[in-house]
Amino acid sequence: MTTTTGQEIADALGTLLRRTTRARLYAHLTEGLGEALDELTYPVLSGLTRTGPCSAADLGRAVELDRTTVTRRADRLERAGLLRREPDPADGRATLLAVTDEGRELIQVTRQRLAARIERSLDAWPGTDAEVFARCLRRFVDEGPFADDGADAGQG
Amino acid sequence: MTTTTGQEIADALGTLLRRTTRARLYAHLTEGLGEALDELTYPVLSGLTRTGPCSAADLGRAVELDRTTVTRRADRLERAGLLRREPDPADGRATLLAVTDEGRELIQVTRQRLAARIERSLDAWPGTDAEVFARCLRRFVDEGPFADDGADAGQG
DNA sequence: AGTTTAGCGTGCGCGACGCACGCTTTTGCT
DNA sequence: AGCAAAAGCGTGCGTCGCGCACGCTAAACT
Repeated sequence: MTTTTGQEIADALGTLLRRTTRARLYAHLTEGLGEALDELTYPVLSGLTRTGPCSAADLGRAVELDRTTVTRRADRLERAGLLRREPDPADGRATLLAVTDEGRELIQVTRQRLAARIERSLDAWPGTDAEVFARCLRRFVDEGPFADDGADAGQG
Repeated sequence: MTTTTGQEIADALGTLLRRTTRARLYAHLTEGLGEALDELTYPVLSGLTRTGPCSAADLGRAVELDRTTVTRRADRLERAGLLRREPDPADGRATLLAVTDEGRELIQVTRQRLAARIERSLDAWPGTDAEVFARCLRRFVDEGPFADDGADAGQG
């Protein structure tokens, strides 16, 4: 592969990782869905939808957030009725976080919005470019330059 | 295009936009290059390398940061000798920010590290997938679901 | 039975951010 | 020419999110 390919990706990544990019996207996705659902709380609720009911610590591990951060964000979601706390019947210490029906609905709306935005921007792409891109992006994110393990860059 | 394609991209985006993802990447890139260069200051210095000498306000517009935020981050970079402030000869009010030689060198190192990480992870990709992916990512970031203008999602 | 570990919520300090202020210089209008 | 409005800068200050450390309760282990 050519060096320019790396540079091209690096550039795109730079703009993609901006705070404002994330903020803008989440603002669009959660627009009109209430104060509680925003850039910070969405990942918690969405993650919880994936994992199913679980502890704050486990959810934190799943979405790479500190346990206490999850707790605080969950407070907001609970106050808004999007998330429910219930004692773990199997463990007296634990508190299970669970998405309420209302919360699930909002997550569904948000995800549809996101999918729609993505699909709209990919509509004009020729041939199977969109599908190929999706697979490549998935792979890139999973195995890409964000890995935790070693991979000392060394830079020559 | 299929709905699953949109979902697939949405998932990847979710993990890509995590704070920890950005933090981890920048930690790798700036490792061992001094305290001053980190996740926060790097975009400023890198952006300034692109724009050439300019005011804090202009740089802020270029990298989508508040003017005062640029100023504060520039303070750190200036103290470390990676950035220089000089009065604008054409405007008595203005202060030009300019990258020093040392700063330019560090940016170059960082960019090479990033490119190397990217290229390494793309090495095993078959055929021209990497080049295609690069172009697609570029286009996706530019025209994608992050646009500022309208594009009311509507969701239904 | 007693100790160690795991889980939870919260107080607190730290750091980043952006608004608003005061100041200087330029611009533009009369 | 002269004065008002605007543009540029740095900084004080309030706000907010984060994560560590603490105290507490309950499970697990010896």
